[in-house]
Amino acid sequence: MRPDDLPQIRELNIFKGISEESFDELMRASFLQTFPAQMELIEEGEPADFLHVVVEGCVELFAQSNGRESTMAMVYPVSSFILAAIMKDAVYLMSARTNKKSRVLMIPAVSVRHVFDTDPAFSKAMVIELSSCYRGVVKEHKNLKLRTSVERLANRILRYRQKQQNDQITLPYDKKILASNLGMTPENLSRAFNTLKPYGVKVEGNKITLSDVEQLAKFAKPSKLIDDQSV
Amino acid sequence: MRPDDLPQIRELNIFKGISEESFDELMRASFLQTFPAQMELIEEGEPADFLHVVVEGCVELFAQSNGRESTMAMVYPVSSFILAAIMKDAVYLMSARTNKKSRVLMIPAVSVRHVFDTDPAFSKAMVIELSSCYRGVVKEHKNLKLRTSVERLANRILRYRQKQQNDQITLPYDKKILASNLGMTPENLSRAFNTLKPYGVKVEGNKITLSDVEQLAKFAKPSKLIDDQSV
DNA sequence: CGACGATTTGAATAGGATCAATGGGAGTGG
DNA sequence: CCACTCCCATTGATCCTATTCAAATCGTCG
Repeated sequence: MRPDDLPQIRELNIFKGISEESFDELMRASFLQTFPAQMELIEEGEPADFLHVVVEGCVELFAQSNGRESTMAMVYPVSSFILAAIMKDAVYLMSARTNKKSRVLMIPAVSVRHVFDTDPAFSKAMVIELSSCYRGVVKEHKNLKLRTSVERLANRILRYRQKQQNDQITLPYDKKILASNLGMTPENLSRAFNTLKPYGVKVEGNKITLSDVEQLAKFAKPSKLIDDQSV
Repeated sequence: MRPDDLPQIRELNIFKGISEESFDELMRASFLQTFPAQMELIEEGEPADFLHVVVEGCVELFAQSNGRESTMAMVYPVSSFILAAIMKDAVYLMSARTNKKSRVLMIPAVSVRHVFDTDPAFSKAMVIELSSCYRGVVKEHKNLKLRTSVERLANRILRYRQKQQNDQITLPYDKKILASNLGMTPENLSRAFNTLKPYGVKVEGNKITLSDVEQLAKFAKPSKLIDDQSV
């Protein structure tokens, strides 16, 4: 860990309010490392040795079984991943790879668990983080079980619009990954975009232009309890 | 809360190791109530006022959107539900109803959050519980994204066999709910059972008899990282 | 007994996946 | 700079899975 990086790390939400002592302990055996794109950071089934925090870039969580693979989530700064495995001292349930060049903070599991036991501010922060992750998966699960693929895409587009504050949207990653994340094949994603054309969705490469948000929203029927990041 | 119930409650895992003081505070404003079957305990979208703990019976967590409904999980003793909403002081993401007559312990959210802040043993227990819930949903999500419906059913049957330690299995609840939980329609569940007949699966009402577990397992290809409750 | 809901089965349909072929960019090496 | 390759993306055709609709059966409960 380079001393230069410490102040920036210290500002992260998950360290807000914790003692200097705790922070030092956490950082002592940690790494802040920059990885190139497409680097596998974690493989499911392995013991959870480090808590990972995406500081910069983007990390894909994915899972495999029986020859199939699916993108489970994309993790953006500043969020941790695989916190539950750390707390339970269990194996990872998902694999992780960088989607683009990324800076990742890696904190040893033992340190995390020890500071959790000794610093109430940190345990509070961890629980909030864990709760957010939990609710994120629940929403994803609802999304998958209660909507068709075209509806999922429509709502995803609306989410991007919200996040980018623009009717001109740039897809944050490859359509292949987006398809997998939405639980469909790339071919099907392509067709789903076409299905949304009548609702004012124009696609050119990774740029999407919305010309009739109202109609799109009427079709998508977004739900706070599925789509809102903040709820 | 009747004094008779307290010793039993005290033994629950989530209260193990916490101080008398903390326990008293938690219990002071709590209820241990018996509900009949099909009683709605929680409605998604409502503020999270109470942490619920299933002490006896069985509770169904389900979600609705756009006229559709899906069973998200079944909760058995002794597990809490909706813990994340409590910790984040947010609204429920799922609804809950008793599936059979059930005893449910209801602890006020404010008490939970306060004791969490003051008693390390309790915060530890809550985090373990929360982590388990998180990993449970992740497994369910993998299950849904990486398997066909027949594979999900086959693995579910194997799980029941494991839990009941018997090749004669009793389905723990209606097939309608099982179907929804597995992400399919009742009609499709019926057909999925038929598809598994060649693998030694015989169905009579809510009784299932397995005559060739090896073949069934070969078809199901169970995975520790999806099916094992303990991992 | 009668009503109701759960379950099963059949037939038709729709939604997605797979397979195959093509176009298009980005990156590589000459 | 250009040719080449590779992979992403799109499109068409086809197949398969799962849903929907309809109807029959069964069991339970009042």
